[in-house]
Amino acid sequence: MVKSKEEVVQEFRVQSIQEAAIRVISRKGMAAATMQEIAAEAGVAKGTIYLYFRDREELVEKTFETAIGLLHNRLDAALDGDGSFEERLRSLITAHLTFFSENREFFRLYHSLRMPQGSATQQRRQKRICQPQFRARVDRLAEVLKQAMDAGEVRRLDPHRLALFLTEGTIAIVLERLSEDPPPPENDDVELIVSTLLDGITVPKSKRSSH
Amino acid sequence: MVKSKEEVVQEFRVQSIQEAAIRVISRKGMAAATMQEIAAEAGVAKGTIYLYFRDREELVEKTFETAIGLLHNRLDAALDGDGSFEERLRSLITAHLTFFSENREFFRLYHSLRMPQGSATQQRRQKRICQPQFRARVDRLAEVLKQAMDAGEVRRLDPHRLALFLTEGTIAIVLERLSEDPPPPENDDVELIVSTLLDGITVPKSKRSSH
DNA sequence: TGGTTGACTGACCGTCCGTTCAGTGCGGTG
DNA sequence: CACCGCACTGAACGGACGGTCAGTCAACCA
Repeated sequence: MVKSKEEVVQEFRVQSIQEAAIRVISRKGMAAATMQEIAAEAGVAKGTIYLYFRDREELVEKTFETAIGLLHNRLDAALDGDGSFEERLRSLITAHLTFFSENREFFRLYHSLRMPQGSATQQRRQKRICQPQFRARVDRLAEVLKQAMDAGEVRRLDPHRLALFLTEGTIAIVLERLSEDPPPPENDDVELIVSTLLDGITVPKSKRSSH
Repeated sequence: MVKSKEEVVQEFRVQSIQEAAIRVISRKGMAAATMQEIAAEAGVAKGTIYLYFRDREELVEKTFETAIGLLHNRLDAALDGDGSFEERLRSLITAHLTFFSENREFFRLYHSLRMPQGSATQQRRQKRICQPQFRARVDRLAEVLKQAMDAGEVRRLDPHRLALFLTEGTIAIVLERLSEDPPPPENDDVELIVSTLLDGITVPKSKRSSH
């Protein structure tokens, strides 16, 4: 069954409201983004939003799910390749940096969601939505790390903790890059992270000069 | 000049209101902490707070400065020791984990402040206060890393980025520990971080089994 | 072309919260 | 004891925001 004209229009409205919400939340942060401003950004009246979303929470929830999906698809694609562990790690970090430099605004939204705010009920709702999303991503990376451990490529460490450490550390670099204009070449930062993680920061004893 | 009785009483009020604010913000998050609830927590009327703080922003600002001072003193003390780089690194990470396990509630406050929220003016104010605080800490660590590089103990990498990566990665582990009951021994996590950072996660070629 | 529909609008309402200020009670003073 | 000063209180105010709904009008139909 093909989509009727009404359905197409409806989907267009839903999408343009969500895109407006992403922009406003990115600009102002989750708590400061008002329905009024999202409506203005989408070029519709406030009431119109309520024709497509039950209330503010549903708008935020649906918007987040849509937005986060974009990121996760990219990251999963980077991990899905069947190269060596080092190659997969490098492409994961690269995907991370690339995504956020292409979608600068999205970063703020992403972080607003990690640490819930607003009323108590809002917080609970946000937790229900965001934590599983974030956890799923960390788990996915942990799984890849575990494979590498089983294959003897990586030392045996708690894969889940290692995944957390790497993910958040990478996000810190992303955040720094966003405040730089222009940021250094993407590859420099990818290499910094990958080489630190793989080989550490210690100077190999064999290479130390004794000056 | 010694403090008059009035000054002592005044300081006591200021301090107990700030402590109440820390508790409430920790529990509810920055945006959901109301003056009413902070007043109730401190055992005073809402109006009383305005005798000691101009408005909500000043209360939050002063409270944050007080609270963050506690953490920074600890971390600086850990870095100030004159042991080897590895020893200082280990004591820094340990101080981090210890502080947050002793002050679980504080973590939420700390993070609420990292990513500003609320009205636009609130955001600007928060940024002015928090970013320098956080940046100063990262810079302090970067300086220690640079010393270690100059001494030939550590590879030459961008010290500032490395400091960011380490700081945020550590905070991710802290956050995970806070959600565990009971968390694993502190030392396990310290060793995970320190050994990953120093030596990386790759299995040394000499030690690889070929099974 | 007159009538009907329903998507869309935006003024309005209730609620919540920061802020104010007239009032209260208590400790000190003459 | 009467009076005063002052820290403190909490009801009331004002503004902001989420959500509602009576009204509007363009598109479509008979």
